[in-house]
Amino acid sequence: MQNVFAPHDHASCTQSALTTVERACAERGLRLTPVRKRTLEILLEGHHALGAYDVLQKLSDDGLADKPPMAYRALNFLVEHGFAHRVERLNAYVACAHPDADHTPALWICSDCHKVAETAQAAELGQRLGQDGGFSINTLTIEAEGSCQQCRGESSND
Amino acid sequence: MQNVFAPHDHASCTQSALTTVERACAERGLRLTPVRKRTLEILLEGHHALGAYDVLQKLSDDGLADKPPMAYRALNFLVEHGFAHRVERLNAYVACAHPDADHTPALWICSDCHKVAETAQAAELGQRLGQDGGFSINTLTIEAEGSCQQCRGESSND
DNA sequence: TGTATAAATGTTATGTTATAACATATCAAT
DNA sequence: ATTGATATGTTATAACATAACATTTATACA
Ligand SMILES: [Zn+2]
Ligand SMILES: [Zn+2]
Ligand SMILES: [Zn+2]
Ligand SMILES: [Zn+2]
Repeated sequence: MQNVFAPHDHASCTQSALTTVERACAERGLRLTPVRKRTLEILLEGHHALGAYDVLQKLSDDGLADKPPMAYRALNFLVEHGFAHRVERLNAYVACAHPDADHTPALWICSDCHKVAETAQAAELGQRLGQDGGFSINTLTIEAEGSCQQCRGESSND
Repeated sequence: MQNVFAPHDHASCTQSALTTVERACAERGLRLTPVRKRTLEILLEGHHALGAYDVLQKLSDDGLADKPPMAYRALNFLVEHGFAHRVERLNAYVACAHPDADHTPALWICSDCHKVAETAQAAELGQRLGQDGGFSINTLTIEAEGSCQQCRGESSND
């Protein structure tokens, strides 16, 4: 599972995600406006899921947005284009760990350090599950809550 | 996938679920009080997910409950004991299709007829997914939204 | 049977998450 | 420059959920 639970060079982790998204926007003709970019940066600060109102507070601190629809619009933009994911179990949002690829992630939520990791193998799996019943999947949510290896081994990691 | 999408004898479907839950409560020393039982009946009326406030409205019509905590308590009781499931993607609740077994369901939400089916194979699957990364799962959410076979074949089925 | 304890219900108030609706501004293309 | 599309600003409210505390009802057992 993901490096995101383990110690890693988070500055370059952030930077690379940001660069990838910037490039993707350029390629696809999407506008990564100041609020949107800052929203992504906020989500990238840790590998934690943030609620829309947490994000809004931070945007407000920066003078970029101060009303709920502004935060929701930025978050929805990021989610629609695969640059962030919504965590249904938490009603919260997390930056995507590989924003280049089109993917349906499985999300791994550690209840100890509260980080959220993602892996990619969800789609095929859903297809397989749905096949028996002839169910045709549009979107698939896979979210596990539990504890990551680091938190089980160590004291705390938040 | 589940008979619940296909035409079936829903009266006996409901009756058997209700009987199963009654027996389970008796065995486990749980109290299926009037609000709780009625809440289950409400969820069993169709195979649809209902929001807490939808349930509350119906409880209120019956004179059984008229304030949010009352509905939430009944719903939480049912969910805690596996007699109903919470649908995270819909912030809604659905009666369990096989309330006898201890299980982690995968939920199948048809965007056309709005019925919700469940299958049971989720748990092992999560374990397998989590194993690579050493993630230890407490609870697993698997929810697919799409269209059921009936709705793809026929005009409408709601 | 009375009394202690726990479980369930009743009630008020409020917290949290999310969107509808409409006005204004900015961008991009002709 | 004009236009049409996209993005932002703003108000108001909808939808979902729980904290906290009072009261009642069930259960256990002295
Ligand atoms: Zn990182
Ligand atoms: Zn992702
Ligand atoms: Zn049925
Ligand atoms: Zn079930």
